[in-house]
Amino acid sequence: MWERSLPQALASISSQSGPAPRTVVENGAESASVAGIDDVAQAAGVSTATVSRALRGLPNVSEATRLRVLAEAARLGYVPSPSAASLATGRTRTIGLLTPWVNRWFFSNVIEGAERTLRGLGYDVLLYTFEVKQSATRRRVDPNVLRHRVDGTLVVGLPLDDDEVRSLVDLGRPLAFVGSGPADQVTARLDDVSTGREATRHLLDLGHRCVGHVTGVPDLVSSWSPPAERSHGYTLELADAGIEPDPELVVNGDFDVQGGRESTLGLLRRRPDVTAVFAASDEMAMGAMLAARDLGLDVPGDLSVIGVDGHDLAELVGLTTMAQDAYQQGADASLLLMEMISGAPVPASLTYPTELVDRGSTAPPRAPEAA
Amino acid sequence: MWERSLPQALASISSQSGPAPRTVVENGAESASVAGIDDVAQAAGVSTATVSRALRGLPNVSEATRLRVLAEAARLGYVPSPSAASLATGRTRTIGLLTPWVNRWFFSNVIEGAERTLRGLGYDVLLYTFEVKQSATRRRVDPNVLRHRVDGTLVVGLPLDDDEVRSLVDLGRPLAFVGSGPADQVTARLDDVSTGREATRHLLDLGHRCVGHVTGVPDLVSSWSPPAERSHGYTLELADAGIEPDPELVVNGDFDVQGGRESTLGLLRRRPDVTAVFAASDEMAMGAMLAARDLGLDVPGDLSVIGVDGHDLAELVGLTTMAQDAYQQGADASLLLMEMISGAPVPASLTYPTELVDRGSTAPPRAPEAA
DNA sequence: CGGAGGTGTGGGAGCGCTCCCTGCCGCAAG
DNA sequence: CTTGCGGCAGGGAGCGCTCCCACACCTCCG
Repeated sequence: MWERSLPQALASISSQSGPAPRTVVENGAESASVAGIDDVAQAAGVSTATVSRALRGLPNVSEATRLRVLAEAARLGYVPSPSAASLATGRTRTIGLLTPWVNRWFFSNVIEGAERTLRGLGYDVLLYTFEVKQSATRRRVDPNVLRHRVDGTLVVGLPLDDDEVRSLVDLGRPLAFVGSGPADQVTARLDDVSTGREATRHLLDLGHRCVGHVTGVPDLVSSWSPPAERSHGYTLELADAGIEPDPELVVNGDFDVQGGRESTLGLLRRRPDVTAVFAASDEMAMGAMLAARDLGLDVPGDLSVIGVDGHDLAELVGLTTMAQDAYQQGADASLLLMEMISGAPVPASLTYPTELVDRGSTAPPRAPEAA
Repeated sequence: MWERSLPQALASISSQSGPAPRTVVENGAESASVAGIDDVAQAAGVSTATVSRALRGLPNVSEATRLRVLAEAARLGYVPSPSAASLATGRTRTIGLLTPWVNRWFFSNVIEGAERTLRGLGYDVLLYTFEVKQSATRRRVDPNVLRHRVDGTLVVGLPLDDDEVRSLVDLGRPLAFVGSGPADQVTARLDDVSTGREATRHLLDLGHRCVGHVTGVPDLVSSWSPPAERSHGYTLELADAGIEPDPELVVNGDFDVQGGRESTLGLLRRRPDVTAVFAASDEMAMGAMLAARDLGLDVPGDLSVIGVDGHDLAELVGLTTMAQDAYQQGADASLLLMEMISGAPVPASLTYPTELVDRGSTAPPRAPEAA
């Protein structure tokens, strides 16, 4: 038979009942089954129901009993099984986080904010990435993967079509969006139209009249997507300044450095009269700066560039930008999700400010417009 | 009404709000409780055991029966419950991913590689971040959070102490490391000593003799951590060149832009004779470039800077670097974990190459060393 | 022609919790 | 002395799967 360890011997003394608890993993060698709730119950001399109540802080447990249970649980190294709890309750204490990328500034910051917040509240984060590529249609979001698996879903900057949104809603679990979301869903985001206007106005105020715009992926743009709204702001602001928006000045930068670079390259070659570019993200803006360099153009001398985000490296490259707090949006959206799970009323949406941070990549055009 | 504070949110979460509604809205008409395995069994006219076998592709099911079960399952929209399956099997088809950050280049790329790979193999990724700060001691890794919850653990660039490693090993589940790991554990990583040597040699070859080094957090540095090994490579290479390593030339940049900037600032003020800096990451290298700019120094004229990583934005800022493939390391380590789970033998460790990419932030020192 | 071995299937006991329901006890009110 | 009630606690039926075992049937071979 087995050797009983000291703690176990103590246990069977303190609990008047004879049978020994199952063995516990102590430092190292002896292999043993992990302590279950019944072991704790036995050790504490109470029923499993009482252990369950005590450990979860539910009422109807005397303080003395609770302390005894807590002590025994700690001593036995008891860790409840989430699977069993989920099966019994139907809740998982897990949030599904859907996002196209994790290696982009906005997304990684939102994810970090969400993860920290949710973990602080005892929730796990299940990560699902859905690559969004310019050409290829991405894998569709399959709600069944989430079914039975999460208590709520956080959609981070993922442009979903109506069917996908509906299928997520039909899961019957709380759902929140960050960065962009349908009007009738809980969303944490910027006022993208205003942001677009403000960025454009900054360029116009400097005297630019031929302002290009690098935006996101056109076919993935739903009416509620940030690139669409930022573009809209751009158009509105131009109109306000009495400038006819020219579709030829708007290019698709695919929301990354490379795309921003290539699209801007095309734009500048086609339209050498462009003196300023508003990019819908800092990463595309950096691409635009690279494009300028490729063409031997000086920034901001020959080309002014403004982005959106407040990327960590924007300072290094001297990029003027409309800065936002992505981490906070992730954290707050998580809180909203928690509220929804607990049945509390939540605001339909949270709007975050952007701040113009001038780092020198914008300046007045070199010479007054000729034509 | 959006006035609730965090503690309140917690309170209302932990008090459960009644049994979860078990009905689901189907497309339109009939609202029904979610189909379970028994419903499928009944519809297909077989037992639950057969449905389970059929759906999981196990043998001992005739092809005809399998097809019938598959059809009924699809028709009923049956989705198996992972909790129930986990409870019954003890496996979770989930991997725990431990990392200090998600918004840093190396980490986000590893995470993306791991997530894509694991999802492709039908595994979920549970994200756990453990913030590593220079001063504050980070939250310790608690293996109990993982217990019953994951089939394996992937530790990404997280410097763990021996106790923490042992506690993870004691979970009895496969464990793999990316970026850094104890010698006796499965690890995907660079040859950091060589990388450090090569970077340093590049600077020495250019003629530099007073080479600074920006490394990571000192008190978190275990012998197997990348910063330690890169530093070691730096020291070895200097020695090979007959240069006495000077501790004063090594500063701590905390692995981010800001830290790299401040530490380099301090270094350059203290030692104006420094003509080149080897930073253990691109982000710190960019900080070093900012520091040079702060002091009115030209890069590479007055100061050469080389980093490690191959950051997406290194090209934009013209940073010479030792490029590595972080995504692949995440993907490969995931594969190793899968192998370990299936009981296959795996190599003790995978080593990845780095490639010197010269982008112009390094050059010969302006003038031959005087003193 | 009998038994061995293989294939397809059903029955049902768990897995480790949660939570409804019941019961006991002590105390205050009627 | 009842009755009622609130605070504690235990019993036990699930939750929805998996997997061991039993069994029926078929084929093959000595």
